[in-house]
Amino acid sequence: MRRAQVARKSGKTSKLTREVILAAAVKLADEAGSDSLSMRKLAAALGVEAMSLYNHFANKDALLMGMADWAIAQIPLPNPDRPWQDELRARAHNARAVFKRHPWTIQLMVSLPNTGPNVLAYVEATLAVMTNAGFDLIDADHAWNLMDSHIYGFTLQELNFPFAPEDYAEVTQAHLHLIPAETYPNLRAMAERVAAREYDGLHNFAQGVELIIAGLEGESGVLPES
Amino acid sequence: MRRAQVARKSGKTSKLTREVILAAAVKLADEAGSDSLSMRKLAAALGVEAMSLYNHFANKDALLMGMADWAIAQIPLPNPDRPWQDELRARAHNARAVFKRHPWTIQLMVSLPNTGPNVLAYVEATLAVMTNAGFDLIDADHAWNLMDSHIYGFTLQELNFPFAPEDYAEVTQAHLHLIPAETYPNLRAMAERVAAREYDGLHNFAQGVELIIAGLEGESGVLPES
DNA sequence: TTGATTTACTTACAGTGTAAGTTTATATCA
DNA sequence: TGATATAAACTTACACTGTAAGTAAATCAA
Repeated sequence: MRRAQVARKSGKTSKLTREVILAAAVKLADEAGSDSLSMRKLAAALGVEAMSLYNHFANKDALLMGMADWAIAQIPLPNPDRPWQDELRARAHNARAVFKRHPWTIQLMVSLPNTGPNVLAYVEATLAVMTNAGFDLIDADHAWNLMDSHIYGFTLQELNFPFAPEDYAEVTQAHLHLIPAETYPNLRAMAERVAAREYDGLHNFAQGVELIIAGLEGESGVLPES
Repeated sequence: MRRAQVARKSGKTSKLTREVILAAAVKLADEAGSDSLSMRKLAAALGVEAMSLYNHFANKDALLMGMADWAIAQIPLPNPDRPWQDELRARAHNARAVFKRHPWTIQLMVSLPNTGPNVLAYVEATLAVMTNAGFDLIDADHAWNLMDSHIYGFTLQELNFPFAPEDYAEVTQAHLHLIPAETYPNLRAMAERVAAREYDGLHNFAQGVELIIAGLEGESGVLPES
């Protein structure tokens, strides 16, 4: 009895490869959160035993790195032949969109060293945009790191925000009593405006993007010491 | 036989309180990494059983939130009576210093909703700096979020960098062959400059801080849509 | 002193990553 | 074709995790 390219247990006919495993892992992490992604659950979703995954990934960290690299590949590469301002702006918004679609990505990017092919291609394309525009290589390196800091930092905070935007006013109203005006006058004033629906409490990603682009435009090459 | 305020098992005489537990948890996380902080190890370090900790913290997440709040308390509060530029700058550098001393902090801050007293005081003081300087409350909210995005994003990447700065040139030299100039011309050029010790590869935290402050100075109140 | 409450301990359970070893399926060569 | 080597899936087992549930000891309140 020979079943070609088949998991032994189930009747599934899909061949178990890095790509198939990664796709299933991404799906599981998107649905249930990356915290609840275990080798056993992932294997079960593939109709396979946990240890079979270790034929394709050295360990769980390698699998997670593969997921991060997969996610980075979802971000359109910037085009080095177009104006750097537009490309940097588009890159920021595209990256944020992907990170919100796959909320586990940033945590993985900043907790495991990642030198996957897609990450390298992404950095290379960004550097190319900047050097093509006349930036010195090192200025270009600082520039993309600056923008990435904003993208990562902003989106991480955004993803961690514990309420849905539409519930925020209501929740704030209910917890106003925890923010006494004597101790927290500014926080209190802001909470009241949120509760009154005069302020949605959402922060402004684009503001930071534009501020950084403008700052890089005005850059003279003389930077303060780190 | 009565021993006042004592762990039953060991001869330790220190009373088990939230503060004592947090201090031990911080110490363990600093030494061994927050990944390897388990309730059993923490309890053992305190000469106590794991389940005893649950009399002081509802669960592990509550303990981790307590640690994050403790860390935030290590950052000096900005002074609302001094120029906002200086205070925002100092806050950024002080925060980064604390996050580097306790590298688990940012991960906790952006993975658990945190409304501990020290976090609230920290935000309140920052808002006060900005509103005292004449910023609208909502502009102030956007401003500190912007700076925090930079602090978090930059420092997370910095902490994740897998090599010690003094080893970077050597390591890059050894891995140059993995960065072919045909595929990655810019990355290759940069790697060569790092390997030749013409560039230390360190990114520039202060550049971003100054860029954001300058951007906020020039802000006219009209922001692009998020 | 008695009773109530707090705090520490013990046991147990379901779940984790993965080392080690075994079995089965596929690919290669005679 | 059949023999053999390699690759991939499976089984078992281990040390560890957070924590629910129940018990015992210490402290506080009357």
